[in-house]
Amino acid sequence: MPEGHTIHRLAQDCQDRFAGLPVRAGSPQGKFADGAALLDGAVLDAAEAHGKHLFLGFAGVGWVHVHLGLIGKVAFDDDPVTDTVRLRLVGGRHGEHAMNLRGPAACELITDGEKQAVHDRLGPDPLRADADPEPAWARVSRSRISVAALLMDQKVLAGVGNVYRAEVLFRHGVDPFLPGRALPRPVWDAMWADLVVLMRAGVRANRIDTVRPEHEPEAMGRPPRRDDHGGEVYVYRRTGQPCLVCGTEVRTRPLANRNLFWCPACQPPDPAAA
DNA sequence: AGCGGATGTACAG
DNA sequence: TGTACCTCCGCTT
Repeated sequence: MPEGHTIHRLAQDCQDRFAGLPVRAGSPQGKFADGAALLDGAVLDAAEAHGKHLFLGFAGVGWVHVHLGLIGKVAFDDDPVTDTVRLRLVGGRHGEHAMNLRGPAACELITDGEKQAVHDRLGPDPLRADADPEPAWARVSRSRISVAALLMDQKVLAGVGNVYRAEVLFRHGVDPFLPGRALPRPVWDAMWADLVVLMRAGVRANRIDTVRPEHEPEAMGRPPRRDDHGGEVYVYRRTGQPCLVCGTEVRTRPLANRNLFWCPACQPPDPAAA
């Protein structure tokens, strides 16, 4: 589930359901029982995301800091309570809204200062209005690390995960293994602008779609993609299948413990050949 | 029934 | 660079 768009959507969804009224809080699983006890009866007055970090502000209590990690999930309203729910919130005028948080890497109460420390170690987030992409470019343009690795480094740029990384590299014809400092500035600028658009669409649709209209299933006469990821993408988890643009087999290779996907023809080592 | 992955990160060595 | 952690789901037996 979780790249930055998921977390920003979550902030919105929590805001819409809980803001301004006291919540009931609990931890059916028990691991956040103490925190939930402090939250019970508090009023949500802020919901904010930076990259993959979610911050829920409760008046007089502080911030709940949530990071979903690889497998964390949030479900709302009708979702049944189970014993894996780390944090459950119930709110709304008639208790009609609920949130169940399962499997997070982090769910903790933190202070303003601790929240600031999280912001300080994150790079600019394409989904935040206050994002300044300049420091990200400064790091990328000085680095011998591959662009693929840099895009996943949350200190460089916050919110991009394995799907957006693969897809934005594809959309710009960039060789994933190209060192950051060999990436032309106009290409970087275009990638950043593209991430802003793609990730905003991701928040709205609550899934990742990156395929341009002319390559969409209807336009190409192929069935729509319906897997557990849910969106229409060019290369992510399409190993061995034909590239939607040129027909070359999509490749995969582990890079920094994650599977990288790319089209060797559309993203050649020498950009001039693309 | 049991295994291996998965849109992620932090820590050990 | 490897491994642990959190949960669920789909594939194999």
